[in-house]
Amino acid sequence: MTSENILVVEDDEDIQELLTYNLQGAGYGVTLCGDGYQALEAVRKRIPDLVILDLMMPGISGFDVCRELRRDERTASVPIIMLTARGDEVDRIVGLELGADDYVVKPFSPRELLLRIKAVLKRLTTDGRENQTLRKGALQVDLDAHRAYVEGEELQLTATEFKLLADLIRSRGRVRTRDQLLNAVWGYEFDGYARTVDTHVRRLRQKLGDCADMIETVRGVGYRFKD
Amino acid sequence: MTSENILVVEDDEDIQELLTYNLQGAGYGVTLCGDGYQALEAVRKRIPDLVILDLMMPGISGFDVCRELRRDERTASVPIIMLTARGDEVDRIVGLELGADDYVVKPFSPRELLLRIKAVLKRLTTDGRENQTLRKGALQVDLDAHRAYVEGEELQLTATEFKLLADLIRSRGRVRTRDQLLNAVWGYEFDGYARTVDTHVRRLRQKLGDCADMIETVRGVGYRFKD
DNA sequence: CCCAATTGTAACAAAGGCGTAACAAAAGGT
DNA sequence: ACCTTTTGTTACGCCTTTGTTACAATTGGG
Repeated sequence: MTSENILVVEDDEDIQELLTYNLQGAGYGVTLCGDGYQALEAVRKRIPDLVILDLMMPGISGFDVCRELRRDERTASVPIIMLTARGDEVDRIVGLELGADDYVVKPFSPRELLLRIKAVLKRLTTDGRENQTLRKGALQVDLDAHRAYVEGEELQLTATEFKLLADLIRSRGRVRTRDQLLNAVWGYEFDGYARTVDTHVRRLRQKLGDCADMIETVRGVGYRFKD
Repeated sequence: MTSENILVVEDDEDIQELLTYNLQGAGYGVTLCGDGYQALEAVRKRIPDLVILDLMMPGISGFDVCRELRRDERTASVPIIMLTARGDEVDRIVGLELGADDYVVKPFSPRELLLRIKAVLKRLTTDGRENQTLRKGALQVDLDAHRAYVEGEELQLTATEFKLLADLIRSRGRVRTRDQLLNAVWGYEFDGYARTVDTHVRRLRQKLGDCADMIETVRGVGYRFKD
């Protein structure tokens, strides 16, 4: 997955550095701008996935940049997080003619900013989405509720079993190697034996009852969910 | 603008006539039902904008109709005004497991009833798209008043407990991870341990009494409010 | 038909999650 | 300033989950 690109518009060099360090550390690509002119130019070159915008800047203010971005339809929906020194400006920023998506009051903790970035980006992808339920035959997996059913009856799955099942269904029809499953379900940090997958597949099959055979063994490769 | 449709459930014909006359005179559309069975059937056909419900009726009582309406999510937020003969029943009606929105004691003046109807309807539209009172079973949470009731009895919740409860109810049926709860209830600035959530869930459950089990633990994931 | 590789099964010990309770810090009211 | 309430942290213990291991069963190839 390609990392999201964040445009930082900030004149204070200390804050520039702080932001760059933390954002890159969190896996984001960072483009730096020292003022509004640079920002508008940078946006023309490449539309970022999110903009962090200082309100008070020499030259064009954050206000103006924001308005400018919103005016152009190519950038109108790019989320903007405002940095502001004073809390009482907040009302005018969010949901205003400006239409910033969120704001952070200086001085801010990098942790907080990262959380807000995540939330804003997620809102974009999650909003308006239907209830994510995966269905296949008698099987039904409701991701939001974190419930799984066989013929309407709920299964008592553990967290790992649930994630495993969800992953298998998502990639139904395609084989998943044990390594792939380990990465998807257990995460990349996990360093254990691949046979762990087998154990969980077994437990899952037991609980699936009639649907046990929906998880097929592909000998020498891994497992595959029936399509 | 199309006039609001009011469902009147009342067995006494005199009162039926009185209500019909006054409500139509005030510009409302009126549907009449003589008992609870008819009422539930009428609702299925068309969901009214408001229900006026007599408490004492042959067959299904107003109590039962009310509970039934609240149970079905399509009608759970339809405002209900109760008609009751005795004043001392009142406490059990409003904010009760029943969750009627208001009540009028018989004998009532048409003028008074009209005022209450207007007030209830206005509350609904003014309070915006989002229902300001959340209801689920015996539980009722009034966001404006910052009050919560179980079976009509008010809970003494702290600010945090209230926000937590409100968030859980809003996302009822969906799991909320501890991180999500921390962000929603404590805010992004909060930098603390996820177990803090547990503590507050516990306190909340204690105060919820009979409704404690409406907050379900989803092991390895988070918490979920019963749907 | 036999062998070796692979997977299923079962059992076990370690790890982890959560409820519970107690405590200390912080906030709020008088 | 004092007391009370609220809030966040910490410690403990129970129970569930989890990863590993050993062993049995299965598979496919020669």
